[in-house]
Amino acid sequence: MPELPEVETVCRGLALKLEGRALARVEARRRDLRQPLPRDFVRRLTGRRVDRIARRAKYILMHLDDQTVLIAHLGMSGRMVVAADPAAPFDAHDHVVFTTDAGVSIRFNDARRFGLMTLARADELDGHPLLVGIGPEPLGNEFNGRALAERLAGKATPIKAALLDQTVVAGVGNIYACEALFQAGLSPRRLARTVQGDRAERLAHAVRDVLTRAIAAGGSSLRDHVQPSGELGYFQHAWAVYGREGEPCLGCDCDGAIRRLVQSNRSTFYCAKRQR
DNA sequence: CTACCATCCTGGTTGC
DNA sequence: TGCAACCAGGATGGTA
Repeated sequence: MPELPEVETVCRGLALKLEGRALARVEARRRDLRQPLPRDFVRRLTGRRVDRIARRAKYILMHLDDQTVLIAHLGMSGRMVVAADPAAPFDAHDHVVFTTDAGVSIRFNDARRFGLMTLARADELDGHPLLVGIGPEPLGNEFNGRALAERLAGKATPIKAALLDQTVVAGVGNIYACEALFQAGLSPRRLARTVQGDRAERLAHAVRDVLTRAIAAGGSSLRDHVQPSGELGYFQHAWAVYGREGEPCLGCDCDGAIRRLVQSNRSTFYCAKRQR
């Protein structure tokens, strides 16, 4: 699934299809996602106009004309697929379908059902349980080395795990945590509390840079990840370490090989020579 | 607090 | 070719 760049890319694709359009038809084909769909999900959405698509961390926020907000998370395997032909047969994992007054169909497809959709009122968003406590947006003005250092201060956990903690910084997942640490030259095992000063500056810059580049590339795309436009992202071709165990370290002449280790039950890829 | 583990669920890949 | 083990982008809750 989708980390921040992929969710951002999906949001941009959704905005093109949905903003200003009414949801003429809403279908809930399967309600038992990570959390059950609200009982009145279909009724509250049908006929509403989509004002704006926004993103917070890895959440998609669909603002509707009656101040309702659809909060969606893609989990690990969730996709928003534009159905070229709304009458085409459904896939087994097409769980929710939105069809606009322009006749465009968006299918939320999620094989693993780790994704979720729920509804909130716009004035409740700030304190919403799913969003409260999430850290700064890494592409926002408030995120920099000093802000990152503050949130890492005193943490005895490895920096890799800290980057995956959504209260430290929003939207970073396993792939971009690996890539940012490589770019910053920091060992994934380094204790988070030691990432201060210049190291924090380097890491904050690397996080911002790698996410920005991934968005520019249209988001990374794993095997089954398709953007709303139907195109595949291609940032995976630019991964320096992720998924490259045993391959040579690129971008420097350290002649080392990329190694894999397991932290918090997740794979970490890194260059032991370059990252300290 | 922190580290560590399991859990939700399905499908693709790898190895015997 | 068959089948089992292992792995996967996330988030959360429990335990020590």
